[in-house]
Amino acid sequence: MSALNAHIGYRVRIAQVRIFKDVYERMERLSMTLGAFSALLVIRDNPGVRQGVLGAAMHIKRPNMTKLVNGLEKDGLVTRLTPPDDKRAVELRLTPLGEARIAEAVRSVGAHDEAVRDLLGARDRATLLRLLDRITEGLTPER
Amino acid sequence: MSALNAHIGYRVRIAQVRIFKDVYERMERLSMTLGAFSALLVIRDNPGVRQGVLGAAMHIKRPNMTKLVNGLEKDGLVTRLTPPDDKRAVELRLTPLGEARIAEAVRSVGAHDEAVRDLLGARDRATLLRLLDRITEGLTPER
DNA sequence: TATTGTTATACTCTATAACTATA
DNA sequence: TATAGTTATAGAGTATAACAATA
Repeated sequence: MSALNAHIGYRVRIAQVRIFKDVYERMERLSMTLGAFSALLVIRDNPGVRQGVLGAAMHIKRPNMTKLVNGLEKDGLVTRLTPPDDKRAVELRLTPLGEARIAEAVRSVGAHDEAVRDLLGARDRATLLRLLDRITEGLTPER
Repeated sequence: MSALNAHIGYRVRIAQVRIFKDVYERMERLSMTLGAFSALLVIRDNPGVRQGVLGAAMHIKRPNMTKLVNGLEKDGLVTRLTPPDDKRAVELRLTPLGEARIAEAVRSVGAHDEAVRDLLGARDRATLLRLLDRITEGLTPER
């Protein structure tokens, strides 16, 4: 249709949208947003992670992180805990229900990820990740 | 930080966000949204394109297309024209101002695209696009 | 009846500024 | 003063339903 296709960014975006469409559908079936999935996964792997650290990992601003965690807490999936050594902070942990829900979601997304892996094969998959990282790191200014 | 990195979709998304951050900044300097840029580019290459066709090309729903084109028209960048053979439809064309603005934007985005190309080189760029397409097409169910 | 575009509306994601309570 | 989190708010982007005009 147009010159859009000539832009690498556009092509990367099309692939990303396509992948996420599948993942969204799986998440929807579990009544979970993608943001909730990502947060639960990171908390599972980093029990007691501070809210700000989680936000940084997810590239989500503090105010939006508050809303996301509010939802997770209201659904009984995570607990907020104020550490005694810094009463400003909030530590996040999964509840047993949160553990069960993320395990379920990981199974579903894992199945999707396998489909993508199979499309590429191990070798091409490694190549793709390497090239994507070169873009990500190459465009990120040194700090 | 987490298991997110193991997911291909997440890595594709990180690269996409990184690329679009640059493009957004360039668009911002030109007081143009990315949607406006894409629309102007497609209209430039397809003068008289119908609004619905443009929306399909951009994967934008009709009601949202209306809002986008309203803005472009209000800014004097495009004209709406009702073709005599189908009075329901709307044909879109760039105004001289629209031509000037898209030319300017294409120069700016072109410079960015070159930076990405230089990061990869011609060979790896072709490989990346091929692998992305395999994902996009492989996940898209036949119609 | 179906299609093109519009209007109204709502939901998600993202962003900034002002606030609180701690450090 | 600076930091962690919250609140309020506003802007994109996207989704559906109901509508008018036309085919």
